[in-house]
Amino acid sequence: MNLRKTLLCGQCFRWKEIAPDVFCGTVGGRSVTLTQQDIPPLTKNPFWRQYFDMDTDYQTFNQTLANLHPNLREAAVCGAGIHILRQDPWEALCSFILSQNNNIPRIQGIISRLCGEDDTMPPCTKLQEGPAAHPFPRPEALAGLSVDALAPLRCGFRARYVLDAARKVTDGTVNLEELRTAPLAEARASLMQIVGVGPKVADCTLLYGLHRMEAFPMDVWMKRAMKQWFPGVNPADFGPAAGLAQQYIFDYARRHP
DNA sequence: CACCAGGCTCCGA
DNA sequence: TCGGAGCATGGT
Repeated sequence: MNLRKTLLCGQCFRWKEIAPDVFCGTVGGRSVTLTQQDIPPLTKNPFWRQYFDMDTDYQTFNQTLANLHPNLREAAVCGAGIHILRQDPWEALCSFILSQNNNIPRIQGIISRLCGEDDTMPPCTKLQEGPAAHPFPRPEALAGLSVDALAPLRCGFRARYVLDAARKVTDGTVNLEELRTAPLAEARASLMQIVGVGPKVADCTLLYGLHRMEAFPMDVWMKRAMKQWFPGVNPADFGPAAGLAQQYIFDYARRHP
Protein backbone atom coordinates (compact mmCIF):
# COMPACT_ATOMS: atom_id res chain seq x y z
CA MET A 1 0.00 0.00 0.00
CA ASN A 2 1.17 3.51 -0.85
CA LEU A 3 0.11 5.86 1.93
CA ARG A 4 0.34 9.09 -0.05
CA LYS A 5 -1.63 7.79 -3.01
CA THR A 6 -4.23 6.20 -0.77
CA LEU A 7 -4.86 9.27 1.37
CA LEU A 8 -4.64 11.93 -1.34
CA CYS A 9 -6.52 10.32 -4.22
CA GLY A 10 -9.77 12.04 -3.27
CA GLN A 11 -11.56 9.21 -1.48
CA CYS A 12 -11.37 10.80 1.98
CA PHE A 13 -11.28 14.33 3.38
CA ARG A 14 -9.97 14.20 6.95
CA TRP A 15 -6.29 13.53 6.32
CA LYS A 16 -3.84 16.40 6.17
CA GLU A 17 -0.23 16.34 5.06
CA ILE A 18 1.32 18.41 7.83
CA ALA A 19 4.88 17.92 6.54
CA PRO A 20 6.33 16.10 3.54
CA ASP A 21 5.05 12.50 3.75
CA VAL A 22 3.66 13.06 7.24
CA PHE A 23 -0.10 12.59 7.47
CA CYS A 24 -2.44 13.46 10.29
CA GLY A 25 -5.97 12.11 10.38
CA THR A 26 -8.98 11.21 12.49
CA VAL A 27 -10.73 7.89 12.02
CA GLY A 28 -13.36 6.22 14.16
CA GLY A 29 -12.69 8.36 17.19
CA ARG A 30 -8.94 8.00 16.97
CA SER A 31 -6.37 10.48 15.78
CA VAL A 32 -3.03 9.44 14.42
CA THR A 33 -0.04 10.96 12.71
CA LEU A 34 1.94 8.63 10.50
CA THR A 35 4.32 8.12 7.61
CA GLN A 36 4.83 5.31 5.13
CA GLN A 37 7.26 3.60 7.49
CA ASP A 38 4.59 3.40 10.19
CA ILE A 39 2.34 1.20 8.07
CA PRO A 40 3.90 -2.24 8.69
CA PRO A 41 3.72 -2.01 12.51
CA LEU A 42 0.35 -0.24 12.39
CA THR A 43 -1.23 -3.08 10.44
CA LYS A 44 -0.66 -5.40 13.38
CA ASN A 45 -3.47 -3.40 14.92
CA PRO A 46 -6.77 -4.93 13.73
CA PHE A 47 -8.48 -1.52 13.61
CA TRP A 48 -5.97 0.06 11.23
CA ARG A 49 -5.51 -3.19 9.33
CA GLN A 50 -9.19 -3.09 8.54
CA TYR A 51 -9.28 0.65 7.80
CA PHE A 52 -6.44 0.42 5.30
CA ASP A 53 -7.95 -2.75 3.83
CA MET A 54 -4.74 -4.74 4.12
CA ASP A 55 -6.46 -8.11 3.59
CA THR A 56 -7.81 -7.46 0.10
CA ASP A 57 -5.89 -8.85 -2.87
CA TYR A 58 -5.19 -5.71 -4.90
CA GLN A 59 -2.63 -7.61 -6.97
CA THR A 60 -5.35 -9.63 -8.66
CA PHE A 61 -7.50 -6.54 -9.23
CA ASN A 62 -4.55 -4.84 -10.92
CA GLN A 63 -4.01 -7.82 -13.21
CA THR A 64 -7.65 -7.82 -14.24
CA LEU A 65 -7.66 -4.12 -15.05
CA ALA A 66 -4.30 -4.15 -16.80
CA ASN A 67 -5.53 -6.78 -19.26
CA LEU A 68 -8.60 -4.81 -20.35
CA HIS A 69 -6.92 -1.96 -22.24
CA PRO A 70 -3.35 -0.68 -22.74
CA ASN A 71 -4.18 2.71 -21.27
CA LEU A 72 -5.83 1.03 -18.33
CA ARG A 73 -2.64 -0.95 -17.81
CA GLU A 74 -0.73 2.32 -17.57
CA ALA A 75 -3.34 3.71 -15.21
CA ALA A 76 -3.10 0.62 -13.04
CA VAL A 77 0.69 0.83 -12.92
CA CYS A 78 0.59 4.50 -11.87
CA GLY A 79 -2.22 3.86 -9.42
CA ALA A 80 -0.68 0.75 -7.91
CA GLY A 81 -0.57 1.12 -4.15
CA ILE A 82 -3.94 2.79 -3.82
CA HIS A 83 -6.19 0.96 -1.38
CA ILE A 84 -9.89 1.68 -1.05
CA LEU A 85 -10.22 2.66 2.60
CA ARG A 86 -12.92 1.12 4.75
CA GLN A 87 -14.41 4.38 5.95
CA ASP A 88 -17.36 4.84 8.27
CA PRO A 89 -20.55 4.68 6.17
CA TRP A 90 -22.17 7.73 7.72
CA GLU A 91 -19.02 9.80 7.40
CA ALA A 92 -18.67 8.79 3.75
CA LEU A 93 -22.31 9.57 2.99
CA CYS A 94 -22.11 12.94 4.67
CA SER A 95 -18.75 13.78 3.09
CA PHE A 96 -19.86 13.02 -0.45
CA ILE A 97 -23.10 14.94 -0.01
CA LEU A 98 -20.92 17.90 0.87
CA SER A 99 -18.63 17.18 -2.09
CA GLN A 100 -21.22 17.84 -4.79
CA ASN A 101 -20.47 20.75 -7.12
CA ASN A 102 -17.59 21.61 -4.83
CA ASN A 103 -13.81 21.41 -4.73
CA ILE A 104 -11.61 19.38 -2.45
CA PRO A 105 -9.99 22.18 -0.38
CA ARG A 106 -13.39 23.65 0.43
CA ILE A 107 -14.88 20.23 1.15
CA GLN A 108 -12.09 19.67 3.63
CA GLY A 109 -12.79 23.01 5.26
CA ILE A 110 -16.51 22.35 5.61
CA ILE A 111 -15.92 18.88 7.08
CA SER A 112 -13.30 20.28 9.42
CA ARG A 113 -15.83 22.80 10.75
CA LEU A 114 -18.53 20.12 10.92
CA CYS A 115 -16.22 18.15 13.20
CA GLY A 116 -15.77 21.16 15.44
CA GLU A 117 -12.27 22.06 14.43
CA ASP A 118 -11.47 25.73 14.46
CA ASP A 119 -10.09 27.44 11.35
CA THR A 120 -7.23 28.83 13.41
CA MET A 121 -6.39 25.50 15.00
CA PRO A 122 -2.79 24.47 14.40
CA PRO A 123 -2.26 21.08 12.75
CA CYS A 124 -1.87 18.14 15.06
CA THR A 125 1.77 17.24 15.50
CA LYS A 126 1.74 14.49 18.07
CA LEU A 127 3.39 11.43 16.69
CA GLN A 128 1.42 8.64 18.29
CA GLU A 129 -2.12 7.46 18.23
CA GLY A 130 -4.67 8.82 20.66
CA PRO A 131 -8.37 9.51 21.19
CA ALA A 132 -9.78 12.03 18.74
CA ALA A 133 -10.39 15.55 19.94
CA HIS A 134 -12.85 16.08 17.10
CA PRO A 135 -14.52 12.88 15.91
CA PHE A 136 -16.97 13.02 13.01
CA PRO A 137 -20.42 13.91 14.40
CA ARG A 138 -22.92 11.04 14.58
CA PRO A 139 -26.16 11.41 12.60
CA GLU A 140 -28.24 11.52 15.82
CA ALA A 141 -26.36 14.65 16.83
CA LEU A 142 -27.30 16.40 13.60
CA ALA A 143 -30.81 15.05 13.05
CA GLY A 144 -32.48 17.60 15.30
CA LEU A 145 -30.64 20.65 14.01
CA SER A 146 -31.99 23.30 11.66
CA VAL A 147 -30.49 24.61 8.45
CA ASP A 148 -29.68 27.84 10.27
CA ALA A 149 -27.73 25.92 12.89
CA LEU A 150 -25.43 24.70 10.13
CA ALA A 151 -24.79 28.22 8.81
CA PRO A 152 -21.30 28.39 10.35
CA LEU A 153 -20.28 25.48 8.13
CA ARG A 154 -20.81 27.68 5.03
CA CYS A 155 -21.80 24.63 3.04
CA GLY A 156 -24.53 26.50 1.19
CA PHE A 157 -27.43 24.58 -0.32
CA ARG A 158 -25.95 21.30 0.94
CA ALA A 159 -27.03 21.99 4.53
CA ARG A 160 -30.57 20.72 4.06
CA TYR A 161 -29.18 17.64 2.28
CA VAL A 162 -26.96 16.77 5.24
CA LEU A 163 -29.87 17.22 7.64
CA ASP A 164 -32.18 15.04 5.55
CA ALA A 165 -29.50 12.35 5.50
CA ALA A 166 -29.01 12.61 9.26
CA ARG A 167 -32.75 12.27 9.86
CA LYS A 168 -33.28 9.34 7.50
CA VAL A 169 -30.27 7.46 8.89
CA THR A 170 -31.34 8.15 12.47
CA ASP A 171 -34.99 7.12 12.03
CA GLY A 172 -34.11 3.99 10.09
CA THR A 173 -35.51 5.07 6.73
CA VAL A 174 -32.02 4.30 5.45
CA ASN A 175 -30.23 1.46 7.25
CA LEU A 176 -26.60 1.84 6.24
CA GLU A 177 -25.42 -1.47 7.68
CA GLU A 178 -28.00 -3.40 5.68
CA LEU A 179 -26.58 -1.87 2.52
CA ARG A 180 -23.36 -3.85 2.95
CA THR A 181 -25.06 -6.99 1.68
CA ALA A 182 -28.14 -5.68 -0.16
CA PRO A 183 -28.23 -6.00 -3.95
CA LEU A 184 -26.40 -3.04 -5.43
CA ALA A 185 -29.45 -1.58 -7.17
CA GLU A 186 -31.50 -1.77 -3.97
CA ALA A 187 -28.73 -0.19 -1.94
CA ARG A 188 -28.44 2.64 -4.46
CA ALA A 189 -32.20 3.21 -4.45
CA SER A 190 -32.27 3.26 -0.67
CA LEU A 191 -29.61 5.97 -0.49
CA MET A 192 -31.34 8.02 -3.18
CA GLN A 193 -34.35 8.42 -0.90
CA ILE A 194 -32.23 11.11 0.72
CA VAL A 195 -32.74 14.60 -0.71
CA GLY A 196 -29.46 15.64 -2.25
CA VAL A 197 -28.27 12.11 -2.94
CA GLY A 198 -28.22 11.20 -6.63
CA PRO A 199 -26.50 8.32 -8.42
CA LYS A 200 -22.99 9.72 -8.02
CA VAL A 201 -23.15 10.38 -4.28
CA ALA A 202 -24.96 7.06 -3.73
CA ASP A 203 -22.22 5.10 -5.48
CA CYS A 204 -19.46 7.00 -3.69
CA THR A 205 -21.13 6.09 -0.40
CA LEU A 206 -21.39 2.45 -1.42
CA LEU A 207 -17.79 2.31 -2.55
CA TYR A 208 -16.02 4.30 0.14
CA GLY A 209 -18.38 3.86 3.08
CA LEU A 210 -19.58 0.30 2.60
CA HIS A 211 -16.64 -1.05 0.60
CA ARG A 212 -18.83 -2.18 -2.27
CA MET A 213 -15.94 -2.48 -4.72
CA GLU A 214 -18.29 -3.28 -7.60
CA ALA A 215 -19.85 0.20 -7.32
CA PHE A 216 -18.74 2.58 -10.06
CA PRO A 217 -19.47 6.28 -9.38
CA MET A 218 -20.44 7.51 -12.85
CA ASP A 219 -21.05 11.07 -14.00
CA VAL A 220 -20.68 13.07 -17.22
CA TRP A 221 -17.01 13.67 -16.49
CA MET A 222 -16.30 9.97 -16.10
CA LYS A 223 -18.30 9.11 -19.23
CA ARG A 224 -16.20 11.51 -21.25
CA ALA A 225 -12.97 10.23 -19.68
CA MET A 226 -13.88 6.62 -20.48
CA LYS A 227 -14.72 7.46 -24.09
CA GLN A 228 -11.60 9.56 -24.59
CA TRP A 229 -8.94 7.43 -22.91
CA PHE A 230 -10.42 3.95 -22.62
CA PRO A 231 -12.58 3.42 -25.71
CA GLY A 232 -14.39 0.11 -25.84
CA VAL A 233 -14.10 -0.48 -22.12
CA ASN A 234 -17.33 -0.82 -20.14
CA PRO A 235 -17.75 -0.49 -16.38
CA ALA A 236 -19.29 -3.97 -16.44
CA ASP A 237 -15.90 -5.37 -17.48
CA PHE A 238 -14.38 -4.26 -14.18
CA GLY A 239 -16.41 -6.60 -11.98
CA PRO A 240 -15.38 -6.39 -8.34
CA ALA A 241 -12.53 -4.03 -9.28
CA ALA A 242 -14.87 -1.30 -10.56
CA GLY A 243 -14.34 1.06 -7.66
CA LEU A 244 -10.60 0.72 -7.92
CA ALA A 245 -10.71 1.21 -11.69
CA GLN A 246 -12.69 4.40 -11.24
CA GLN A 247 -10.01 5.69 -8.92
CA TYR A 248 -7.25 4.78 -11.39
CA ILE A 249 -9.12 6.45 -14.26
CA PHE A 250 -9.62 9.59 -12.22
CA ASP A 251 -5.89 9.82 -11.52
CA TYR A 252 -4.96 8.92 -15.10
CA ALA A 253 -7.12 11.68 -16.56
CA ARG A 254 -5.67 14.20 -14.16
CA ARG A 255 -2.16 13.38 -15.42
CA HIS A 256 -3.15 13.68 -19.09
CA PRO A 257 -4.00 17.31 -20.01
C1' DC B 1 -15.83 40.23 -14.23
C1' DA B 2 -16.68 35.20 -15.77
C1' DC B 3 -15.92 30.64 -14.83
C1' DC B 4 -15.27 26.45 -12.20
C1' DA B 5 -15.66 22.98 -8.42
C1' DG B 6 -15.76 14.68 -7.71
C1' DG B 7 -24.12 17.06 -8.58
C1' DC B 8 -28.64 17.44 -7.50
C1' DT B 9 -33.33 19.47 -7.39
C1' DC B 10 -36.83 21.44 -9.62
C1' DC B 11 -39.22 23.02 -13.41
C1' DG B 12 -41.08 23.04 -18.07
C1' DA B 13 -41.81 20.79 -22.57
C1' DT C 1 -37.94 11.17 -19.88
C1' DC C 2 -35.07 14.79 -20.92
C1' DG C 3 -32.59 19.25 -20.76
C1' DG C 4 -31.14 23.31 -18.47
C1' DA C 5 -31.26 26.91 -15.06
C1' DG C 6 -30.44 27.64 -10.33
C1' DC C 7 -28.25 26.63 -6.35
C1' DA C 8 -24.25 28.80 -1.81
C1' DT C 9 -19.65 29.49 -1.40
C1' DG C 10 -14.95 30.31 -2.43
C1' DG C 11 -11.04 30.29 -5.50
C1' DT C 12 -8.71 31.57 -9.86
